[in-house]
Amino acid sequence: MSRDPSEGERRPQNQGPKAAPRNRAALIAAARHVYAEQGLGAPLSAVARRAGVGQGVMYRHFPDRDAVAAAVLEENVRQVEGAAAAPGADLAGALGVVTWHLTESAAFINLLHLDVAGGGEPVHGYAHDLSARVEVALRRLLPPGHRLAPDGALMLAVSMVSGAVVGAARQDRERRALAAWRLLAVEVGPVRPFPASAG
Amino acid sequence: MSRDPSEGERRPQNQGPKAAPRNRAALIAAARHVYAEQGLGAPLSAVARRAGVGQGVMYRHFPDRDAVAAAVLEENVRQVEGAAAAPGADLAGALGVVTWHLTESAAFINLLHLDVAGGGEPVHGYAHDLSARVEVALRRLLPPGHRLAPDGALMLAVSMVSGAVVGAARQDRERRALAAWRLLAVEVGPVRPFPASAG
Amino acid sequence: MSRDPSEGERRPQNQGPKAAPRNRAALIAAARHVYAEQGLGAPLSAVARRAGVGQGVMYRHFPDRDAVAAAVLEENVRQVEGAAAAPGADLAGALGVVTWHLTESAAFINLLHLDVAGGGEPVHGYAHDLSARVEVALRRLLPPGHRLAPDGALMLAVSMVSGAVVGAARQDRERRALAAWRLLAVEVGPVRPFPASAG
Amino acid sequence: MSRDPSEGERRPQNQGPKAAPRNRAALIAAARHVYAEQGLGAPLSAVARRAGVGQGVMYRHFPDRDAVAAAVLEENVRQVEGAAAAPGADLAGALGVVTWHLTESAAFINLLHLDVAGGGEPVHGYAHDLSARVEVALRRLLPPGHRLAPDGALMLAVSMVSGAVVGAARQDRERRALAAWRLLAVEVGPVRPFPASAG
DNA sequence: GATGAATGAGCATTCATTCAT
DNA sequence: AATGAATGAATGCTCATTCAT
Repeated sequence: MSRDPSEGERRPQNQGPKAAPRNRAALIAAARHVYAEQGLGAPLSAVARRAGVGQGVMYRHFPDRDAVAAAVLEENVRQVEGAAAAPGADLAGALGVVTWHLTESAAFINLLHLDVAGGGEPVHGYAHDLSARVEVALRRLLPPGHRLAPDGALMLAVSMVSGAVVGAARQDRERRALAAWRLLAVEVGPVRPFPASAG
Repeated sequence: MSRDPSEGERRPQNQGPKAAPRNRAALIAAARHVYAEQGLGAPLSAVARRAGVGQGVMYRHFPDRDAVAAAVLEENVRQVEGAAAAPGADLAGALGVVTWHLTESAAFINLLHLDVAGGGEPVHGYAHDLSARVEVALRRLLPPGHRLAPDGALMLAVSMVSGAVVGAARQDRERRALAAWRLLAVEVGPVRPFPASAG
Repeated sequence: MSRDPSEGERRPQNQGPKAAPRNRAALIAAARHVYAEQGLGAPLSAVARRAGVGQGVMYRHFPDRDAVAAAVLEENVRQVEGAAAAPGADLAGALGVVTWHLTESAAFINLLHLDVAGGGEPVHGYAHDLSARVEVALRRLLPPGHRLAPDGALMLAVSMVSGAVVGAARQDRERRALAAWRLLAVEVGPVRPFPASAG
Repeated sequence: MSRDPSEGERRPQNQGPKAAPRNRAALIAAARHVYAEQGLGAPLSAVARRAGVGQGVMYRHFPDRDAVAAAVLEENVRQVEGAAAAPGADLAGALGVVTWHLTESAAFINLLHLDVAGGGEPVHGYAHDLSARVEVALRRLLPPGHRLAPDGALMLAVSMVSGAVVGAARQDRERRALAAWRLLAVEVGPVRPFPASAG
């Protein structure tokens, strides 16, 4: 009788079990974008909407909002691990990948903060592990006697660079990150994701 | 039409206008604590509660969220300015005061971030000014040829140290901050407020 | 980071999506009642409470205050259109339906006011359209040379009758409305909703 | 230490008892303006501010928000009484004054509504009396056999004209009011306050 | 008598999470 | 397994009213 939004609407196809992994990936990608745009405080509904799924699906894949954040970070960490394990990898190159993540996503910055700092409320129990994984991955590439060889120096430096970058406008971040590494007298390779975009 | 506060209610003491400055101070102190514990996203009601005043009082003193944060930061900045202007001040000493604020208050860290980074949404228009004030105060003490003399290096370093500290547990902060300055090869004096607590 | 709904709480039945149309209707009905009793300024929470739904549901169905009001008016307008389009309809009969709405709901009166008067802030953009719809519906039934045929006279008269009725006690409204039409020398049919209640 | 609004501020002169009547008048004038601009829902603080007095003064003169509204209406009613009692007064002239008030102030319209309609919640007990006073004043001028002579017709007509005007944009009100009187076949004199502004 | 700060209830709105379908 | 409606607690903010000075 009155404008009824449900009238004549048609539910999207239920694509069955096959869609599950695709949905999970879509959710993570969506979260990355949304976090980058609105910060970690963004409504989960925005993530679900951008992923093109119902909110229920999100809760099927991630028990709560922190799990979503952790999943995003997990992917970032994998890239760092991948970069560090790649044939011919060296510290500068891996730090370039780390730096790319720092500059690319405000969310990553914050997550790494929570993390790297080793304090605060761990993000869903993952945080510490993730930080440790980054450290392990990078340490493998540390030449003996490197500036960052002393205990704790490596991750401390990463957190410092992230400090140089948080809150900065998107377009300033890479410049600031590089300036920060320079101030630390640490050499960094090209700032890019892993696997590096072709070229 | 009129609201009807039910009978028998007893209002807490209204201490009259005399209490206004006390309330304002209490609000800032409360904000400092609450921000330190819960971060800048903390509910304003928590601040009002801790200050022991009604929410209305808070809104009388500060028009919005950001004004509260700005008031907290303002105080911090004054300390830095004071330390830098004190007779016999030197850069190391002033950086010690800056560092004290970084370790003492999560709020200061975040605010300075917003600020120093020069991006994001300025906190109520104050942020930039405050950051500039810190920079001006410190620069005055920079010996020529100092490591941090190059343009932008000073505040970049501060933001890096703050990055080393955000998210860390309270008791780790000072240690981490000092390690960060060391990694930057910058000398820092005693970490303390200004005026320094006796001793 | 996650909110922590304390244990042991028991949610009322969630009746699932099936309830959506029912809820929407309940909200409109509740709004009609509440507006009639308390005027358009009534708290939305009162509407939600009377409809027996959470406030969130209301915001799902109606983005803001005005949308609620518009939905109520929309229904009224449909009735007028229906009455005017019914076989054998004449102006007096349609005005009877209009009058019924004026006497029945303080909300309708106010909304139509906002509307008919052509000024103020249109209610969510709907107001003007709705008013125009009423006018179009009624004008179709205007015999040539009718008292209300001159431009603007029709809706002006409606707004005048509504003026005779606003603020009056429920039980006086019909009498006052009829007296008003008489003063305007306009014939009005039985005051009743459309479709007319049997008999 | 921090920006303290109370620092260095100076209380306005306390002008003693002499100021009381002036304050009362200023409050009523302020209320008239504020209500005209923002409607009856306007914050009392806005009225006090515009009157240039503290809120306490307002509460000294008027026990609550309704009393303020009543005071405004009271003044309007006095004007109508004055116009009706003036030498050489006639109905058309007095209705012109009534109409002026209807068009001049949205607040008056609403107040008269509450009033004239004889229902709703009387405004602070005044409403009914005020409406009656208007009626008494005008009835005195009714020539026998006038269109509005029948019982109740007079105030009904006034409320109808007010209905024609509520919600209309300021600049349309006079036109609409005159159109309404014309539709009622009632003659109205110049639309102006009483005492008429010179000329 | 005047001032304006303090109080806190009240309302709009948002969003994490659950759950019927 | 997916959908998206429902729930309601939480939070920001406003404003009537009181009251110390």
